[in-house]
Amino acid sequence: MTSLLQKLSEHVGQAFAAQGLDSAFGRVMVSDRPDLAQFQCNGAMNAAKAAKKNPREVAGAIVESLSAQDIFTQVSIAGPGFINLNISDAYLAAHHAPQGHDPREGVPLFAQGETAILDYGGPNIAKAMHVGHLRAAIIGDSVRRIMTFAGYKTLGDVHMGDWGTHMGMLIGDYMRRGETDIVTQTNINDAESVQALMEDMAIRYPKAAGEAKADPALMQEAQENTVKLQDKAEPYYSLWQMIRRVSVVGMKRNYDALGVHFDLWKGEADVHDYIAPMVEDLKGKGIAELSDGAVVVPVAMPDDKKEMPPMILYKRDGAVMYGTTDMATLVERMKLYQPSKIVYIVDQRQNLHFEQLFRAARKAQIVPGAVELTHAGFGTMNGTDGKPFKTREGGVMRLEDLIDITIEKARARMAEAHVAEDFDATERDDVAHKVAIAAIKFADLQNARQADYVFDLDRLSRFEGKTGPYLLYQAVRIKSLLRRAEKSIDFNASLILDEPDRPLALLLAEFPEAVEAALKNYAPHYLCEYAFRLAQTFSSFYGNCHILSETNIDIRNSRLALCAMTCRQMDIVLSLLGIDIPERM
RNA sequence: GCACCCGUAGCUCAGUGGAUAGAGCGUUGCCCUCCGGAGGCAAAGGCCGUAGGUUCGAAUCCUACCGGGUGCGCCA
Repeated sequence: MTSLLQKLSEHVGQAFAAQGLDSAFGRVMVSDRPDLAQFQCNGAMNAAKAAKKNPREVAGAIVESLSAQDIFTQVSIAGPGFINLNISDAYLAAHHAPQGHDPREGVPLFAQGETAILDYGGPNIAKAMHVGHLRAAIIGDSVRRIMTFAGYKTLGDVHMGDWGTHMGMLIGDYMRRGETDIVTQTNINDAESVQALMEDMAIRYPKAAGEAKADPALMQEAQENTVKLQDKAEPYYSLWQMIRRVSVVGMKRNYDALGVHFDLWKGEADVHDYIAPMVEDLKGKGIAELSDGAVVVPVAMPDDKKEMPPMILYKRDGAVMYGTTDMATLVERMKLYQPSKIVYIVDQRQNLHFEQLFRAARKAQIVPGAVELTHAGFGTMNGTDGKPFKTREGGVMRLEDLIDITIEKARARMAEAHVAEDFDATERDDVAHKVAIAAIKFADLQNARQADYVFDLDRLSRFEGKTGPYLLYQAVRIKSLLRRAEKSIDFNASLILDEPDRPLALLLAEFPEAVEAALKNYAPHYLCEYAFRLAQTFSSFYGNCHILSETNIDIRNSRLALCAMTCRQMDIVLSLLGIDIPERM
């Protein structure tokens, strides 16, 4: 499938080529001035510059050759050399015709099964998941869905933090207090027992971490414990295994509630055995060296404008750092999966770390230049005061609490609006859950990825305007309409376009570009923008004309076909955002 | 000190070198003899942080400065 803009660009490009100009100047865009035209091409001005000609003259020649084509109903020059274009309804209808059967709604495959590994987890075991994990999960899962739809074989890796000093602190605390039984007596098959250990760790860990920070002796002990754990010494290793197993249960519960999927449940510890050989190899090649007692890879380059500290592989005390495990993870990923891309959806603040990691990985030839390494960083989630989001008490809000609060708000709003009143309790709960997750995800995803954003629970759960629930509402309304029409939908109906239909038909043709922008930039907000415009444009269409009661059968069929396309695009775009649509609400 | 991100309507945010910079919320006014009003239509609201520069053309690219956030070897 070729998108409408591509087709138009080709036509206009040929007109440029016929004048001996580069066909790339023929790029057609949706018009900035819908009052003047549907589409525009700005290439005449650039072409004129390159050929040292008068822009309006160049545009004139293009316009003349395009006017002869019956695709266009209007071709005109405006201002310094804009070419304004309107296309015929017949052409637009013909463009949409094959989509009656296209489950991809005209979106091409941008990849042919190349493997892409996505890193968007990173919660530490033994710690309760909190709102700080939300953005990586939501954005990363959406990027995974987008890339999968685009034709990649994707592997989302939770890549949990299970091998660092925090483990030394926690295990040390159990041992020092003689309370290792709490861990060893946990029955992994018993939900209550698992829950008990989770709660114990959730309280114990912050306490132990605080104590270790305040007391250098405790901190040193924690670091010694970490080295012993990393040597797989007992009882450290057994305690750790149980802690990890229980933690994974908790993580899965949180990610399931969010509808966030991972293919790989790996952690830093899983690559431990790659580390020693990797470091030996790097030492042998002279890439790693000793510095202040630590083993490091210098990654500074002569033309660096900023300071670039080396990446530390082994600390003075012999323990590894997250750069080490990240690097070993790259060794494993290259060996097991041969990816063409590895993308980290991780807090923007870690960008120096990734710069170091990528440089070290290239230098060590662990990742060849042809394999893309990207840190798709995201901004901080702030509260309404502009500072990092906290609870009223000033603490960090647990992820499950955030979800529960939002579900309660959804439920309250539904009751107020008399929505789903006659549903049974199970379906009502399901709808409230979907509404809440849609609200949270859309509020997050609609922001440009790298920018900080203000998370306002009250605002996003008002469910009006540019919100997830508004999108669900529109989608459900279309589904309801199509259900009523049922058998009478003719998917082969040709489109008959008139004032109320045309804006929707034009917008529906922009879908491939929206997906492409989101894909190329690892930026789901392009799809949010599209989804919202689609919902709004549909709503306007819906308000402006009758569909089911339309007596002209051809017009009725045409409008139902537009509804069906809108419905499919909403299904696709919301699924790419990780938002589930209820059948009714 | 150095580096990175951000600065756009009262608030929260979009904006791929192009024309008259858009949306949501809030404000004001309309629209339920009609398929779901969590809706639609319309109005008001802008020195795009400041000053230079490149360009036929700059919110967008470059430079300097101002303001906010973040990071800068043995945490992750």
